[in-house]
Amino acid sequence: TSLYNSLIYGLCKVAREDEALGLLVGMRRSRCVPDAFTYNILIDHFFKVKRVNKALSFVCKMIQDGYFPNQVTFCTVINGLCNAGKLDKAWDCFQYMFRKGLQPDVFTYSSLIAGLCRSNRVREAFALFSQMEGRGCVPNVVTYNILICAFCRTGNMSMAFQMLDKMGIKSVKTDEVTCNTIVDGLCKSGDLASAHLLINKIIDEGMIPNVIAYSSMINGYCKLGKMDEAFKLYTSMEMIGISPNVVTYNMLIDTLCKEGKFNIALSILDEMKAKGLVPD
RNA sequence: UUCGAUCAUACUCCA
Repeated sequence: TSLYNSLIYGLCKVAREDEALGLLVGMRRSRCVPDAFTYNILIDHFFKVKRVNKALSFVCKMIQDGYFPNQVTFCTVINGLCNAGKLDKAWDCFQYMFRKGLQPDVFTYSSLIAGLCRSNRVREAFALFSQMEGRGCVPNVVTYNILICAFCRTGNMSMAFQMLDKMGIKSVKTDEVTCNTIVDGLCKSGDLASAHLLINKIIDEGMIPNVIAYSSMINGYCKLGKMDEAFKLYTSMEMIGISPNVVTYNMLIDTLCKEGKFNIALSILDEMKAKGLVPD
């Protein structure tokens, strides 16, 4: 069964769904029966390809087959419903979990929090975050990143920093995403100075900011019309060995065009092509 | 050891 599960998983990932379903039938001939893993894989797959009803039908099949949905199943379903914009259904499902005596785990809470954030219900997301802590479920770096991102997006940098502080207090290690999210938030709010400080701090700590952090900054300068600063960053990132990517070039070229500096834009485009990057 | 969370975070398109 494990082997079949691996195969079904792989086939779903490469969009060879019919073959995956074929194996679902075929596995029985090898005296293997589908288990909860098998169903979870298929449920997730159908949600990912936006076939919500098909996904739910596999939940039914799973139950008929004698497997009650487990934590992963619930998480998969809740996440799928959120991504399909059916937030209320997801919430119902969440409540249902409790009634069935299943505790949602970090993954499930994070899914729902992310769903709320995406629908701009950041306030509720934060309430749920507090709720999970109250229930003894420990938020991880992903949970924090989701909320930090949401606070940044809504311009609430003070809450974003509050969450960041809280990570420190609870000794949840920040990751690249955390850093990039904060840098981008600062840039979007026009506080390039703080963003710079943050980047420098990272470098001082012996870490290397990645291309996304730099691109956020470059974008920030572009939006402020400070192309000289943008280009300074562009050259300095190359000096420390970070290669600009297509997105970085898009930012520069886009603003150059909007400023009517087409010749410079074209020369940058050539520079980009010379590096083997393909314009998109 | 076979399943789930940041449509993982950056650009463009009054999307």
